[in-house]
Amino acid sequence: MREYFDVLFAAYGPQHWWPSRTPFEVIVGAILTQNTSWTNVELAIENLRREKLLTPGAIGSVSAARLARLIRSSGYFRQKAKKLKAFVRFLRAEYRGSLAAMFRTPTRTLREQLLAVHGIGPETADSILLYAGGHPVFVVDAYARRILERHNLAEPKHSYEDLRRLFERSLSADAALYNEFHALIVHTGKHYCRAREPRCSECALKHLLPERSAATQ
DNA sequence: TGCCAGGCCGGGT
DNA sequence: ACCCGGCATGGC
Repeated sequence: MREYFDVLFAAYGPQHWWPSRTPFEVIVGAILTQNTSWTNVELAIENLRREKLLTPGAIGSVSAARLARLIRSSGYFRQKAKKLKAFVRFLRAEYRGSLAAMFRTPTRTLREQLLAVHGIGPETADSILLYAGGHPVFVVDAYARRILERHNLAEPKHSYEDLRRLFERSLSADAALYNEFHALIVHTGKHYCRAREPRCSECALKHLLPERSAATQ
């Protein structure tokens, strides 16, 4: 697994993720980008910035209707307005609105708490933990799954947790490493692994990451 | 023009 | 424990 990272890093270098300015902005982006391209999210974030809504307090106070209108470009906008409000409600109730206090919570505990918030599933929880909080949690996404399956390191039956354990078992618990690796996976997935091409022999990554024949861990 | 994007929820088996 | 329909916009 580590060799995959080394190959990708040597080829593409540091990715400078996550593309946001504050931990709260990372969290907003993590929710808005669910099943949505980042370009659609950027417009929504800019609207929130312009309206001075990129703080937990402001999201808590604004009406759901106005919030939904401002994030319209990110898709599922009514759902996502509810989700943003659910998160800041959780933050206020459990941590008096303090992200610093929230991120002081042990990783396992905080992960469970985040998963209990409406609109926060495994990938969003892990993105928040890693990219906003610096906790060493590997973020598994559709690209990571696709790449693992193409290289016979995973199968469709494997769950999100299976894949996360695979990465975390194979790598040292290092937030900077997880950060960079996930970013490289998204970068290469976006540019080189198209959904309609089921085998890696069809994708430009074959020169960097040849397909493997046997399923191993 | 249709397909896709850095998922998740709720209800059903 | 899975499986599925719904959620919605903008880019290629």
